Amino acid sequence: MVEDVSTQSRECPVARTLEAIGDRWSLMIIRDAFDDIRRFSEFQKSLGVAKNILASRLKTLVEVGVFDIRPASDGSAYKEYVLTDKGREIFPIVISLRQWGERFLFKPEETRSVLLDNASGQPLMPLEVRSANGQKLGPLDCHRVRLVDGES
Amino acid sequence: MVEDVSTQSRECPVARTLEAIGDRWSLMIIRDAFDDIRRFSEFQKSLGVAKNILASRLKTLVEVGVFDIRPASDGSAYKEYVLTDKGREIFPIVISLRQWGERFLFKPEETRSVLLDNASGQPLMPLEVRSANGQKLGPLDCHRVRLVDGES
DNA sequence: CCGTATCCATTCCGATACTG
DNA sequence: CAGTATCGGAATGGATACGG
Repeated sequence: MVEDVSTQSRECPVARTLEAIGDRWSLMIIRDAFDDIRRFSEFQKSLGVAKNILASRLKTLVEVGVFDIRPASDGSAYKEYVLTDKGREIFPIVISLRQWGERFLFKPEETRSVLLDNASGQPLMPLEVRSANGQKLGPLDCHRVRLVDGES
Repeated sequence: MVEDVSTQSRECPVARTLEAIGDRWSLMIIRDAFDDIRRFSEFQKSLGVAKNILASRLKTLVEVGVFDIRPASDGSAYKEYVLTDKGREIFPIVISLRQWGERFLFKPEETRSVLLDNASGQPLMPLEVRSANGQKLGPLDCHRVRLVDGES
């Protein structure tokens, strides 16, 4: 009874990802972490989120393994939240969200933040979905299958 | 006061994207659309979501410009929800979510759905963030700036 | 078959106050 | 500074019933 949803969640990686980090604040927190924000108050100031919410999200993100807690780099007795490897690998997700938004959700004149390559000062290349041998792929070039046991 | 949040939302493409399609169901609906699901009942069956919620999400996704409503392709007097160009460009977002989930949220033995390239039958290449001239980029290789007027 | 309307439970969020 | 505790309101979710 009503097990469809859980089945979806259990087996679909998209669903699991959304469950783990797909809420309204988590991805914003992670976005800030990519801008080297590490301290509670910095997140709080940047996001304007209530402190209890922020505390709750940081806690679950630590549990999920996206952040590590470390003692502060300066003398202060407090903590820093730094991305783990797992957390850093969220980079393409944030970039894909950013690029879609830049392209479809802003008028040209509107003020916005953009991400530039340090080396060249240029905007990034649009993300592209590619096959194992490098061909560019669209939605119609793929199909979904159920992989039952982790066999190749 | 408390204008920080809205400022964020107004100027950050990531925030705007999450506001538009970043809720729990929208991205799942879009994921299904990439599997050629078009009809209300098909979405409903696939997702196990309540009908009122589905109706609400579809409506806003149409308003946002991600879906178009078309008369059904068969004779039936009903509608189909098909992705617009804007909607199809969400593909990299869904793929990035999927790949992160596959990599970090499943144990090797767990049953899961995977996406294969039609031509080769192989899994896709992991998405990579690249600079304008093709260099692979990590989070530390970029910086965010405020672009005030759409210049350049 | 495709939704809309209603109702209720749960969750989420923000503001405030409080602790070490 | 870095949280925790609490509270009320808003949004979200599910179940069901109903109409085109």
